Amino acid sequence: MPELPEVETIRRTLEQHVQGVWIKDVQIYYSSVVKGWEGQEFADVVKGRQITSIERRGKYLLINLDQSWSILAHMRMTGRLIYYPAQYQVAKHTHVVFKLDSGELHFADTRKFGRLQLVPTEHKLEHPSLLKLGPEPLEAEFTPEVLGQSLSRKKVNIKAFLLDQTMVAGLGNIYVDEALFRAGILPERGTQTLTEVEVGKLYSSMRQVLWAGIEAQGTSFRDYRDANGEKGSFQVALQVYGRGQEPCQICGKILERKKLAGRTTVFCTNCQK
DNA sequence: CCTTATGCCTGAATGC
DNA sequence: TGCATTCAGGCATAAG
Repeated sequence: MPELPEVETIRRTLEQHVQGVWIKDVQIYYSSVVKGWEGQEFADVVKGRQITSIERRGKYLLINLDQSWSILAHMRMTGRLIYYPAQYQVAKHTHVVFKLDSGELHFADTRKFGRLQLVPTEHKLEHPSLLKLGPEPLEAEFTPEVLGQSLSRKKVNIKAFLLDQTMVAGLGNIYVDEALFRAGILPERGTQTLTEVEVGKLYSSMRQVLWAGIEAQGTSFRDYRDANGEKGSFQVALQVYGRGQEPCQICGKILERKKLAGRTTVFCTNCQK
């Protein structure tokens, strides 16, 4: 499921191929993926425009077209944006095909949760979905003080806090569990029970695990692929996610699996306090 | 304002 | 073997 490192990898791999190219035509095979617009209206607006740049905010991608419109894209769990240098078959779960002046861009999504929507470029960051987002964890705006302030105002467990995109943008179930393990903090801990030292550890762990995820070009646990259709490699570095009932790689104790904040959560009751 | 629950979806894994 | 059930989970929206 594309989280910050995966979406950033898609952004980078996609930009290499499509920056500066023109969209000649758009074909829509499942119109619900387009949010707020009729499929044909979406296609008519996008057709004939040039892709100028691609940005990321949290788990969202912004594909900027000219200076007027941007496509705001979210992959949710199984969404893919894949570039093909030549014409390519419309596969089973392909919902939108952008015909470019060099190659094609396919939006595919098995689960059909992912969405594309058009936003005016001039007001792109004022879109309600983006306005709600908390700070970018890898940017300078995010400091241990900012994290500590947000934690002190909330009354939920740390797992729910880190999944909340309005607190910090970009972490999902995988990187939350990995960051908490690396910080040595139990996911059930209340936000207001963390000491200053623990907040510092959590801050560093979050940034470290997100950077490592980007360097590994993402986690391909199941469906994730970058814009070249390639897998990432961070799944081999996972210490807890997907390892419930396995021995902890640090201390050997069997990892616990529990539903928290509605998500499967894996942790070590020995290494995490 | 806050927190928790539900719907959206398909395919893999599991249960009987 | 085959069919039914459970699980995976980000976000918008509804409900409490």
